[in-house]
Amino acid sequence: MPRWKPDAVERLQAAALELFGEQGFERTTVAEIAQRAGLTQRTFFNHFADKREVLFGLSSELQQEILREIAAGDDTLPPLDAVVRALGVAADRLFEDRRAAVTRRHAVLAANPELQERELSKNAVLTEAIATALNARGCDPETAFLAAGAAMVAQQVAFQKWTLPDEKRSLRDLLSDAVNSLRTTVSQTAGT
Amino acid sequence: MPRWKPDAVERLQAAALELFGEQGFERTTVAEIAQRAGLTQRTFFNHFADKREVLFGLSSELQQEILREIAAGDDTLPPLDAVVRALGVAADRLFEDRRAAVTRRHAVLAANPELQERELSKNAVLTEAIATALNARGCDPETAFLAAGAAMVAQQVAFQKWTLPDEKRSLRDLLSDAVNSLRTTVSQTAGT
DNA sequence: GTCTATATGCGGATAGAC
DNA sequence: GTCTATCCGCATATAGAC
Repeated sequence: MPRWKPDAVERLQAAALELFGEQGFERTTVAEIAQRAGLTQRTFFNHFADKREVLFGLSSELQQEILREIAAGDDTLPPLDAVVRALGVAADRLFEDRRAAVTRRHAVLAANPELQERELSKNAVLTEAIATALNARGCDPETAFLAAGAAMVAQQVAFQKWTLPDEKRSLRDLLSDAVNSLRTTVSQTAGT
Repeated sequence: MPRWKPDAVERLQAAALELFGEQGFERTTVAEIAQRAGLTQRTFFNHFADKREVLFGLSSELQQEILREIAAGDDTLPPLDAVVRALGVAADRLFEDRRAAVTRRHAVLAANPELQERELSKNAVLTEAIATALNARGCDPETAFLAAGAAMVAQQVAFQKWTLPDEKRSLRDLLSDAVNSLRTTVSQTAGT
């Protein structure tokens, strides 16, 4: 018999998402979240550096997954393809079966500038990390950053569509479409 | 004879940049900045919403300039070219003759996560604004966002180089190079 | 000045692992 | 029996609202 119920972190994340959805981020206290999860405020701060961080657990997993997939991928893939493949694998593993929760999280973020700032920071860090991973595969730093940034822009477009109510396609497919659109758009030039 | 010296905003910005460079952002108070500019703390907060904002005056001008140039540009230019042309014009008008000040500002930002967050927010807003401006020229929203995001990634690469000590080329030229690199990188695909 | 909420430091308790 | 991971309790610094 364990002294405590397992999965404290997961329970806190679920409770927070529920309460933020019901009452909004600002109007929800850490004490409430902990109570709903059957834990104390102190335990919340043992697991999360601050109140916002409870919404970004998936981001860390996503980053790890992406970096692993880039490192494990075919070395001969061009940089953008390498990133897009990794993003697709990560999306399949971490997002596809959690559409409801991810969409609710997205709605909470959309309603709160503080949380959007945190999201921007995480994305900037992720972009840099992807660039570093590409660089480790032999890509020069500038190309690596351009490929990472381009992939993240496509990912944003795909993710935005994926969270629309009636969207049925997988994030991977939407990302593939977005990358194709990006390739078309970037290729158009007055010079020709 | 004016009652006060002119250019209060400019003097505050210059004083802030000096002090942040000498002592760091955190260790500089608004009162010090105001004093060095020959003004009071009250005047500082009349012009800037908070301490960070004193470093982002140029960002607002830049955004206005870019949006104006996109709106005024040749309607037949492809979206990415339209943005890049506007960024180039804005860079020439606002950055080229202030390399020293802009570089010092960049160093201050690099040393402070709080300021980097603000910068990320400003860039996100700018990207959205550029997309909206493209959309107003008849570009569909998805293409507009992809072009805006791609241009901003190239701009980041160019700006980073432009602030290196021995870099002599203009930001416009560096941006042009970065966009060419981006086009090359994004075009590479395993599918061919 | 009080109240609320966020956030941190430090110590203590216990189930399970070794 | 000791060690470690996990969680709790208490005190407190800080900041904003009222």
